[in-house]
Amino acid sequence: MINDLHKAILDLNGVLHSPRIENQVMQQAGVELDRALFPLLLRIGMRGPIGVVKLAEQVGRDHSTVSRQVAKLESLGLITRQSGQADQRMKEACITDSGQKLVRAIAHIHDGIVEKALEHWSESDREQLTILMRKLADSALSYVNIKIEQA
Amino acid sequence: MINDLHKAILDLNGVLHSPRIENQVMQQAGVELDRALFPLLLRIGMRGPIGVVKLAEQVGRDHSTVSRQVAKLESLGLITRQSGQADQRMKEACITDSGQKLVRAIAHIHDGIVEKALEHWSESDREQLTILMRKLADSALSYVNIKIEQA
DNA sequence: ACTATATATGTGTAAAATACACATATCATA
DNA sequence: TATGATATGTGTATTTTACACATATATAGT
Repeated sequence: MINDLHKAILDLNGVLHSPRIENQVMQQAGVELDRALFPLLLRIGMRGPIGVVKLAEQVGRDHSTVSRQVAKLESLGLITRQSGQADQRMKEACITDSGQKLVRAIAHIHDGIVEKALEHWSESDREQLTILMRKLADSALSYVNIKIEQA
Repeated sequence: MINDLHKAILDLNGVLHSPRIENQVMQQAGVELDRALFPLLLRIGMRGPIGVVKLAEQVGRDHSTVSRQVAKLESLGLITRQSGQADQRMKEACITDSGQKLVRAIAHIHDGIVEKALEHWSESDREQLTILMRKLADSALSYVNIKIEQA
């Protein structure tokens, strides 16, 4: 049943992105970061450098809103802005060392949860799951990219 | 590498919950639903009946905010409220047929993406992935529940 | 049973986030 | 060059949100 897989994915995601976990991250990292800035920082860290418009599309808010939020991230020293070398219109957001540190802190907590969950698994089960999930994520990403191109 | 699994999970989740997909859902379902109401409806549909406070904890907003949003979902006919049989303080949110329909529409689109991604997979790979993911999600859920009890 | 405390929900209100309208700068193309 | 498209940013009205407070029910201790 595909639906079973779907539910498992939703459950897992709910765990990783619950405010409880995000608060834990902020506490452990010693940072106070508005919840709305989290997804932006993560995307800049994992997929950056990236411009305001693309960022806005990905998080589903108006570009003007994201513009202000990115400015806030910059004032916090978590990112810097630089003109795109190919397109001078863009002022791409780039993660700073300090920002990267925070992104890693988030990833580390997530990893801890996953690691704990896999604690008693056999090595082969872990490997198998990793391979299959990577394959699934790649397929899903390309599916959405096609959709993006069509839209 | 656990990190590889983590990245795959994040990627997949990003695809399923991108505004692009959510907009597609609303368009296909013929419904206009504020983005903030999506996670509430999904949780009520998949984990309901559930009270305002627990819902607020899960989505990371103040209970007063969620109270108003739940009222909005009720006025839209997507949920109903009923007093908890064990605890009369709670006015649990229950999904309606109309709400369930919308939840299913969302799930259906998600399933479509996953299905497309698994299109060329062997049956045994699919089964294996589903089993492993369910196991992982269960472990992660119980991990977080322990954390919740401690907090 | 009674009191005190905790929990669930809801409302009033100020602060913050957001979208829309508009402005400017850069790019792409005829 | 001239024209339209795209990226970014700012002003402003609307909406969302959190905090303070109020009410109702539950739970524990006496």
